[in-house]
Amino acid sequence: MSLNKSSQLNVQCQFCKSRADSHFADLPDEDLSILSAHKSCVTYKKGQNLFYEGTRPMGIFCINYGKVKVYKMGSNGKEQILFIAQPGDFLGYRSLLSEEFYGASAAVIEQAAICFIPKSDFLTILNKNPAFFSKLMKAVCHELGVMEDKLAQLAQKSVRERLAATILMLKETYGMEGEGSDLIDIALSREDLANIVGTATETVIRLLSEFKSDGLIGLEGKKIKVIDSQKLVHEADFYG
Amino acid sequence: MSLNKSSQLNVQCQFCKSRADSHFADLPDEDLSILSAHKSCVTYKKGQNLFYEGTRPMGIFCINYGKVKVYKMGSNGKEQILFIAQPGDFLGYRSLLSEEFYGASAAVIEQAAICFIPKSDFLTILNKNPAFFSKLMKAVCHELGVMEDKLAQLAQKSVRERLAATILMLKETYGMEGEGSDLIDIALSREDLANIVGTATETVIRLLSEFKSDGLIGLEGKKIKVIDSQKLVHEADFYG
DNA sequence: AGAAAAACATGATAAAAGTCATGTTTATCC
DNA sequence: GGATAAACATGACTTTTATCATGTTTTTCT
Repeated sequence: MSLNKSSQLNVQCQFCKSRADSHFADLPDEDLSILSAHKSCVTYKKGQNLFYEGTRPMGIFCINYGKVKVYKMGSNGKEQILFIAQPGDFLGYRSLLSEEFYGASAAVIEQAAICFIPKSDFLTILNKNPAFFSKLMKAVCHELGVMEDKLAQLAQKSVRERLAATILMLKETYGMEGEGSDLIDIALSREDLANIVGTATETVIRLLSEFKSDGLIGLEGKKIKVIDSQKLVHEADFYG
Repeated sequence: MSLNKSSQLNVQCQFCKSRADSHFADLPDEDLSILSAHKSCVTYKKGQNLFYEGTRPMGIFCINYGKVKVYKMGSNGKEQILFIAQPGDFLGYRSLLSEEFYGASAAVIEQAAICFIPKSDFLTILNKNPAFFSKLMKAVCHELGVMEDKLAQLAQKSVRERLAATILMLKETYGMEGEGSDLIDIALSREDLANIVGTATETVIRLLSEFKSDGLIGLEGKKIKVIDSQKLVHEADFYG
């Protein structure tokens, strides 16, 4: 009886586990059913793209589970990761609201289930529900502050400092894998990590090894564990 | 009869010349008079600060004339300029709406007249006028896109490319001084320019000299003129 | 106007980080 | 399950950019 075609699931928004962590958290059932009406929910494998920079947004993506990197491609072929979305996060609403083409691309980095809600339904809720609109405004303003911070960090800190700060951020943002594990719950390739920090892959590899042999972190494949949080904070603040 | 105390002017928003370039452009008179009711308009000299990072926003600043840099201070004492506001621009509304402390500081770089509108009046208009709210939302979303772009540029381009791109941006954004002049209408110290580009002052000085002797730009004190736009674009795109 | 301070400029040097080359391990795919 | 590709790792070398030192020019202030 097991169908292999598991790519369509279509969980109703009302019953979505990730909704509690999202901007949809306290939307009334009425609004939720409008959002659910024409949505499609699809599972993506690692490496698949949700959308590409320069294309027209047609709706928003809502992550049920999994992780997605949002990145910009440089003329040199290197990508800069702007942020990594996790369950409950929305993608693409920024471009939708500014009525521009996507300014970045999005690709799955850990197997994901993602709902797509068409533009019109999303805008309907936005117009219908001023509290939701305000909430979203607040979120965008916050995001802008976060982005400004990243910009300043990138300009002012060394690669070493930024890598230390990034590891601490990852721990903060993605927490630990289940019980008893102290590994940060995200599997990033060294290349992706380099593209978050804004440096070369080799440099990240070298610094990770250093941090490891200095007893700041532990490495298990792609997963990192923070051993000496104190020292890591110190590395992130000034330069060693 | 001439009072030296020219620092208070209090132009009514209705009659403000810069309003046409601002988000207040098509606000009804009714709303404008609410905004004007408790505002104060002050002239600032170069170097004065409007607000500091980490303090609580009490309202918004609206630039009548002059230029203001918005910057973040790094732990190393270096500042990173996030953007330079010009007449018609608002400052501080981002933090106001996300209900956070200021994430950056603002200082006048060219003598300015700036109105301050208290938080409550601004929020009144925001609640009263959904079209204005939407317009602002759109603007913030656009700003976020711009900031993401800056981040990627900073991460992916060389200092040389970024300086070339910055000069072109300045020309685009601030235009030329009055008639017959081809100088870009902004007087930035080499240090400020370095803090926009995200590099050391000496490096900017050296690169400007190079660009000059290569016939890409002309320099007259703090002002820059673009001589060979074509080549400058080329410098900005890849690396020479 | 003249002193003091700030901004500009240039050279010499050092440090940080990128690139290239090559080998090893780990994942992925018929 | 074994071939193929991708990711990881490390060394050698180069380039870029920052830092330090010092001198000159321009502003600013009284």
